Amino acid sequence: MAQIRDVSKRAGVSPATVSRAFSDPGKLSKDTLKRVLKAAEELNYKPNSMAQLFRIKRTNAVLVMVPDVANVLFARILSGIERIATEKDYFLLVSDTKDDPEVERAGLEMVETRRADGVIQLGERGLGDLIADPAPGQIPFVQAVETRSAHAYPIVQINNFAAAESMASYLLSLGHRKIGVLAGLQDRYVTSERLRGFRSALDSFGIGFDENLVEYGAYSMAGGAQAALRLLSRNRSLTALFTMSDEMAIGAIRTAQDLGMQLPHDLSVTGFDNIEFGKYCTPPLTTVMQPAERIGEVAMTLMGNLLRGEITGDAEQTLGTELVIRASVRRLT
Amino acid sequence: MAQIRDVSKRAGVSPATVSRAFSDPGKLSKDTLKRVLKAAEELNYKPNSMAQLFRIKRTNAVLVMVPDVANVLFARILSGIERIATEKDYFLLVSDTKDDPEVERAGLEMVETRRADGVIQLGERGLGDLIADPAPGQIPFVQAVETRSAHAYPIVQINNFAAAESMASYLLSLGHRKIGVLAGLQDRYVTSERLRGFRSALDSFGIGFDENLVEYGAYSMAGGAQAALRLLSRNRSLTALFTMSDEMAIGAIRTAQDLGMQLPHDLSVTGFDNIEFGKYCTPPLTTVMQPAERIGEVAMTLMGNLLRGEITGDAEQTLGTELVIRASVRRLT
DNA sequence: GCTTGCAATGAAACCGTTTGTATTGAAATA
DNA sequence: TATTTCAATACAAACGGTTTCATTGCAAGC
Repeated sequence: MAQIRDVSKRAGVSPATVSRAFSDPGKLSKDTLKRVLKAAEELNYKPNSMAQLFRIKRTNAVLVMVPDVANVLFARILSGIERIATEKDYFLLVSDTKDDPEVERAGLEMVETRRADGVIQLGERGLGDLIADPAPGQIPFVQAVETRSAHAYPIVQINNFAAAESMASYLLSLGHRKIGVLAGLQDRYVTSERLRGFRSALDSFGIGFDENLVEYGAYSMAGGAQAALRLLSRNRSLTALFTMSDEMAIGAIRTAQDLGMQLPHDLSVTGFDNIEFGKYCTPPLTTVMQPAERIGEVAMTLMGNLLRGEITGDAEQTLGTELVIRASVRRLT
Repeated sequence: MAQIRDVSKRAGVSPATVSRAFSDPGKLSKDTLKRVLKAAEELNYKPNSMAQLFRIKRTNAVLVMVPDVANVLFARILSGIERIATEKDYFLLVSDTKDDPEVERAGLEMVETRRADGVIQLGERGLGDLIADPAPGQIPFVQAVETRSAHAYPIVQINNFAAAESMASYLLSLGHRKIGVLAGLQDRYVTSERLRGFRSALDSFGIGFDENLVEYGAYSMAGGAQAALRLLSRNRSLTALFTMSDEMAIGAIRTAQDLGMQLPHDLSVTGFDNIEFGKYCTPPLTTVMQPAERIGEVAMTLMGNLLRGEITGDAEQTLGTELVIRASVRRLT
């Protein structure tokens, strides 16, 4: 493989000149520039990035820590991140953390060992949850999910409380009173926030909250299906199911139908996220739109700013959500 | 940030010894080793990977080119790749190519500029489709999809022809005779292979192939929904729809139901891929299981072997598929 | 006791760029 | 004409590790 030395020799200039021909062409005379580029072309010269990066002390790479790459929502966020990263000439390193703090810590180490310039965390653990005393600015870190932990770094999130509240209000406004809740994992902050939103809506309508109508489960179709089975076998008089993710909702719908229920007649179901499948499933799912791609885009934009030193500390971007009304909920007469 | 010099000073040894303490601890005396590690610990020394990689001329990173990261099937393959990559201590660079050859070429350049050691291509374009004369071994390349192009590099694939043929035979064996085909993008090799399999099954049953019952579309729910609409409005007497992806099938189911059809009574639908949603949709989808995670695992394993020089040339791994029978197909009486 | 062999360590070259500083030559100025 | 200025380029020193080769000291063998 040709290197800068070879090009410089062929063009009859010094390596420095070749280097500048690429990084700062304006500095060279028209003539030398042409000669250098020609020589580079002829030798098919490609600069060795490792040597470059080593020298300039940046990697132009950002690590994205994804709890589960195969999850559609994360995949969409990742897609948004990718778009902006490409635009800004950053490379993306992707790590599927399985939500394992050890793996996440290993991820942070990648910026300490200078393999990546920064880390975008799609999981719930914040910087402070992973290392003891995060020296501010030491590890450029952006989190793309609402988190409980105090943070001194940028975050992009949605208002889970408000979104859940408005969805619950919608159900209540249609006359539903016995509403089961298919909650996600109990230890997750988003779960508690969405539950809080749900309860707040009940409050507004002057309806008591029944702990017994809540069932927790994994944020997945299987989790939703199982939780729904537990809840529905316990309580057949529910008219609606407030579900904390579309995947759970889809699992719940399957369960309900397997139990012989007619949807939405016998049971209304709502989701959360607005994944594409919700639009096509039967019945099409009423849900909360979460701007996944946008979340990714904003996260990567923040990361770029952070790396360029344009922002510091705890920027906090809250993106809007929207109710998406489809056929899985019926008005109670 | 502490560097090797600092550690060596504190431990009273040379940098070489510190380096060896990590790369080849057995070479050091018990005593020095302890001293060095202690010093490293105290200074919180993390070797600068860029310096290391620059010196050893490897990146331990592999680029994965994904046509669409938000697509569940690719996401699952990626997940499989990730598992093995982590296991073998490789990092993953991910590029969402949007199936754009220019982006793919840029990807290949990453190994020429030594940003990545090799490339795993999830798209259909082979090495020869991207660059003129791929010098053998120059760019470690593994492709994870059946491809038309001649290849001098490892490929992991499924037998699309056989899988499609067996699915079509299944439909035929249940008595279906008027079977519509929702094909994917017409220029894709997998499309033509699956279509060939379908026709082969027809042949075996002595049934003629009707070009008119084929409708092409994007490999997506929207694509399936649209293609189904075109096909069904043209021909209401179909008893089954042979679909080339689960996403298309799900789109088609939506369309059929919107047209007032009762599934599977009025129309049987089959998919291809076995994505998780197929299990939960209504009716649950009969499909061809494609071992997505496994494909990823094998691809990454091959890449590892390739990089270690253990294999060369055109390894070709064909993974098995399986019919997954669910409720979206009924026996014609 | 002297040589030999080997384990442990150090010195220094090297990896391929970038970049600060020095040098050159020609144009502009006095 | 002598001096200054400036653009264009070269020189050489980094960058932070790894690795080759040389050196040292000690135990084993004669």
